[in-house]
Amino acid sequence: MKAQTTKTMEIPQEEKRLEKQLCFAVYATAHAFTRAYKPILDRVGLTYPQYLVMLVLWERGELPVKTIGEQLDLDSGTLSPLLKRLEQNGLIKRIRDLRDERQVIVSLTPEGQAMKGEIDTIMTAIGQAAGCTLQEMAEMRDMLHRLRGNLGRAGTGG
Amino acid sequence: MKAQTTKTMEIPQEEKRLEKQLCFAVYATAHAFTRAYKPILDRVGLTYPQYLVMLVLWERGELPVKTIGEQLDLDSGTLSPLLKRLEQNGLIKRIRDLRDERQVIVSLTPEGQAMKGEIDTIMTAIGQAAGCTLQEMAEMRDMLHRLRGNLGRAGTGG
DNA sequence: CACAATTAAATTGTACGCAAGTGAATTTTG
DNA sequence: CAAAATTCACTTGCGTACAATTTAATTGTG
Repeated sequence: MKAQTTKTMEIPQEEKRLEKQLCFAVYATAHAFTRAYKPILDRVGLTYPQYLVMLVLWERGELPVKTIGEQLDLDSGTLSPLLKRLEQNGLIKRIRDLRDERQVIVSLTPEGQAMKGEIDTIMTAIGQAAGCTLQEMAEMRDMLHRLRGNLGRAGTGG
Repeated sequence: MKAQTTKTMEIPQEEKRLEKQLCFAVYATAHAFTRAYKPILDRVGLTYPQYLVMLVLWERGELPVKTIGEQLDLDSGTLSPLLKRLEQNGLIKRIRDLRDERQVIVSLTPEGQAMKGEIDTIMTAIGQAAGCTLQEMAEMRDMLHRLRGNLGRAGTGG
């Protein structure tokens, strides 16, 4: 069971395999989620990242761009054009903060606010896309959360 | 054991919330993985999706574009330009199959083959970055695999 | 064999995702 | 208070993702 004489580290072969499968599993599942949500979101004209922004606004009200980025782990290079589209679709407003004109405050229009109810209905109607138990979902969420935390801390070594 | 009058359907509500959280956890962790890989992959001049393609080729040898797409769950709209870049970087070759000229067979150049040796370093670094036990990684991989399977089947309802 | 249906890859158009750079506003320092 | 450093959002450029279309080759059918 212990390592061979030739190599001190016996594990690598299997670890590489598992590790590869885990990172790919995350990658592929993210795409699968986006695809699963797509037919639902198409009805209200949102993409999945746009939906995430709307979720943040529904929950927390008006926010500066930076805070939205912190919530979703996205930078302004991603958010600026995305928010511009949401604004063009009449779902949000963007106004410069009078107190600090570097900031842009994002808020919901009545239309954007109203969409919350609509989405809720649709999501409930569609129901359990995941097909997992509540316990499994919570377990995965927590594991992924820890994993993400670990990965985030790794970036400093370069 | 039926619900009280105040909160008629407590479970669905909770389930919906969990699904949203799980969905975002997968989304954000996928980005975290890509970022964690980036400084390492930068050294060999690969992006993360390009690295996945190379993994498939290292494991399975020369393959038509379609098969690579099946392995990674990507279509030709994504793969065609990606493969073109790998070819321009001298890592792969693309030749039309003489038996069936609709197909393009992708194979590794000596340079691409040689790069396989460097993945050892890459894998080890990321494995450490993940900071999980082998058991945890295996557990998550399996859960995500099942989840992905369920999501794939959900798309037909639209 | 002709011709419709199918298949594989590439292309087009839209939308992320992120690095790097710009410019304006604010904060920090001397 | 003025100069330097920092912060915030925007923009540019590159590389995915994916739907929809195009082109070429193969298969299926009469």
